[in-house]
Amino acid sequence: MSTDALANPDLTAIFDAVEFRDAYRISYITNAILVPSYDAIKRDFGLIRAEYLLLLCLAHYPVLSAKDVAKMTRRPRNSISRAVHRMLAVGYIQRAPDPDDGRQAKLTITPDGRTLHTQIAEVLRARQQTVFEPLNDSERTALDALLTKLAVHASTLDT
Amino acid sequence: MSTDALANPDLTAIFDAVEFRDAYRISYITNAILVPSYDAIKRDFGLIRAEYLLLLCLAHYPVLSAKDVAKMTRRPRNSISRAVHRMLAVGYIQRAPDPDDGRQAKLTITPDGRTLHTQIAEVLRARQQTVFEPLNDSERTALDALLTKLAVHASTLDT
DNA sequence: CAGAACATGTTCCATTTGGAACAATACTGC
DNA sequence: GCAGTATTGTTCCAAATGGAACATGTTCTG
Repeated sequence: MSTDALANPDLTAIFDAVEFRDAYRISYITNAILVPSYDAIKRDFGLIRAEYLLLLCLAHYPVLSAKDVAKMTRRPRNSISRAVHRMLAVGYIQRAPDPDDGRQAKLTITPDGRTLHTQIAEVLRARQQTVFEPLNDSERTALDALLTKLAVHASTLDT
Repeated sequence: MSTDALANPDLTAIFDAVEFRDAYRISYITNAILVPSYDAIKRDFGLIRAEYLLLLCLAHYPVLSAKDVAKMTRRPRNSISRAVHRMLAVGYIQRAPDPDDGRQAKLTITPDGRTLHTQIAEVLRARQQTVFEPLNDSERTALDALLTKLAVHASTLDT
């Protein structure tokens, strides 16, 4: 086996060279969690990303509109619209017209949907554990505080 | 205007309720950086995600194979293959056969490609700055150390 | 060395995605 | 109240995506 640069470049050197250092790291870590998780969710439960995001949102709010889900997940409205129709068809969510606004509909999760969400959340929780394994308790506490601050700030951007 | 839950639910409440707390936060922050950035990159420079990721990798290594880029970016090989062909066609990268291995090709960035990368990196750097704005210097230092540790660990997973 | 197993990159094709136009409803300013 | 504007959700269509099979080349095993 040859040992020149092409054969085995150090593929982590970019961590120190990239122009947007922390954005690159954050994105890399996100991919390490989500790519294998979403592969497993599609394989084991047959849900695509927008469908699971919809279920996730509804699992944590009593009622939401499709617009709310689109805003929370930063996905286009039509992707959410399709996910709503598929999740309705398989009985994981329910929809009722909003008496106060004829444009919107009130979406809620069903017991079946909640059961599925619980199983899927476990996939993500387990993968999170694997990726976060090197951090000790105080590091986790510190990271959590920093991420919370950033996430809350990010939620105010692009209204 | 009505003030019931559907009208204006607090869309950040999920931050505290979600089963994979830090994974959710990290993913949310990543989206807040990358979604607007990639929209701008497509609009202003006409590059899709795999194409820019290819350019980004080649901007930081003298030579890489398509396989290396796929591994670094966790994208399927065929997406990278397509990106290589398009970036070759527009002159942002070059390709040479690897004399040591007939299956691989050595990819390098061209001066034009590097110029474009510099412009695109600035888009991402600026958006990173916006999202990270609430952190002070010591918080940034702490976050950087934690993210580095996680990213290096993640790079060893799923070899 | 021959054959099997593996690695790399490409093509094919079905699925997923998202922009744009649209229909229906609600809001705004006069 | 009415005309114009904005919002919500849907449909249409073109583009992006990724799994699987394939072609070519390399490595392993006996």
